Amino acid sequence: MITLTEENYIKAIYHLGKYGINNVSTNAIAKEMETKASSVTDMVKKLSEKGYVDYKKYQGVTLTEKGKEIAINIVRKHRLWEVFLVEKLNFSWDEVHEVAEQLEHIKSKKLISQLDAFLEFPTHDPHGDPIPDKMGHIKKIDKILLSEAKIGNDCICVGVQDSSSDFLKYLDKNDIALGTELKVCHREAFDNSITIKIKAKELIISNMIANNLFVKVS
Amino acid sequence: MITLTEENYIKAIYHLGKYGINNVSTNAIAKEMETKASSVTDMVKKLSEKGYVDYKKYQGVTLTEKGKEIAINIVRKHRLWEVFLVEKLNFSWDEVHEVAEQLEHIKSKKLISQLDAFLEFPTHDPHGDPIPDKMGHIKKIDKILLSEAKIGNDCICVGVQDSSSDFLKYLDKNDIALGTELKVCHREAFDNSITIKIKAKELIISNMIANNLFVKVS
DNA sequence: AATAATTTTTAGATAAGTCTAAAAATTATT
DNA sequence: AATAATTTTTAGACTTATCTAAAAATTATT
Ligand SMILES: [Mn+2]
Ligand SMILES: [Mn+2]
Ligand SMILES: [Mn+2]
Ligand SMILES: [Mn+2]
Repeated sequence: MITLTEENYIKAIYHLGKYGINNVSTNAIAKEMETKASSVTDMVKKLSEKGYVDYKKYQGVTLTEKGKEIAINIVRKHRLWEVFLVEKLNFSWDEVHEVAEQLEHIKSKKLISQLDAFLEFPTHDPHGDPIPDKMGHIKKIDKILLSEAKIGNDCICVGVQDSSSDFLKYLDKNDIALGTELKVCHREAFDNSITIKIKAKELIISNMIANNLFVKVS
Repeated sequence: MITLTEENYIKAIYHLGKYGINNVSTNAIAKEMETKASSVTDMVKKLSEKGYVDYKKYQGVTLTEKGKEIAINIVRKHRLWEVFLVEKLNFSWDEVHEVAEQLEHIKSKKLISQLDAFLEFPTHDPHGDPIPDKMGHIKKIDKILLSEAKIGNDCICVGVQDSSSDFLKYLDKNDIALGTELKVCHREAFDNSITIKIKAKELIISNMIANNLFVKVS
């Protein structure tokens, strides 16, 4: 049996290891889990004994196949529940994460496969993140950060990098949602802020905003 | 903050205390929670310190108003989730309890109020048990056990006493569901088995079955 | 009313997950 | 290459929830 705490560690290691080729460090896990490095060392030993991670002292960890499978399943559940909350229960996209953090630990294969069907097999969650299928396959779409788009590009919003409530509310306030079409008009050399046009309206957004919004160039 | 374990103890005490006027005994809780009496004593002390139960050594416990409120809220969540599983995710009534045992601990007021609305404010769960409303009010309906019905009574099934999988599957097999109409035809003096008529078909059921099926005489 | 049976509580131990403080190893800087 | 800074691990302690075994209180039986 896997505990809730173990699941959360495995998920954290998965998210931290997704990019870089390097092992995930103790401190990185500690930061992500909001706990102390010493606690992480203890847990990492346990996860290693249970075969969820490969671990060599002082060298950080990587998920084993078994560990990765568990992580992906948790991510799948998390994102399906987020879709449910938005599509069926009228949550807004900045309210779902906290609840999904709890729901992702519910153990029932039937529950998830039926939920998936009920939601008509969604491929992405409310933040544009892909939902792994039953087999754990994740479909990658070619998205870029808005900050990397070129002047003149016509784009469509497909996801967010940061999904903090503050950022999502900012987007709501400025009528930016997934599916919104926009054009990149101008980049200010000094601060890398960019001017975008949404429908008829022009809007200036900081580099930090552009760095957290994924778009597809059309 | 209230832990998952505390919630389960409070719920157990609620269910055990629902009938009798007496305090709930340590052993009764131990049996219900599948744990040892000594563990119960420890927990009961903690619940008492936190103000969820009234406890005097060797005298058992009763829920305080605060404790009852928590218990009823858990029951409300449990039963709403059961409705969701049956109505929306095509679970059968013998499959929902285990999953609802997990879902009942998810903490989010909005989740439950929205779920309630999404399900169109159901008043009873798939086993005929009443769902407390947002204020904790429980509507009692006047149901009797089928074993208490009189010969000649026309009845409608409104609930089950036991909701074990074995019992529910027996009912499924014999086309007895909530809402099913039946007539009590005959009671055998020797073993108290009774003959009932469902639509055109006659069926003999044991006293034990009749003792676990709630009906309303129409 | 005394004794026996049962229930409940206490005492002490264990496992999971966390913490602080100190030691050890690794990495960066001179 | 030596020293300094940082990261990671270890050692020991604490909390929650559990257990077994023994003691204490209650309840039932003679
Ligand atoms: Mn999320
Ligand atoms: Mn998401
Ligand atoms: Mn149930
Ligand atoms: Mn039920």
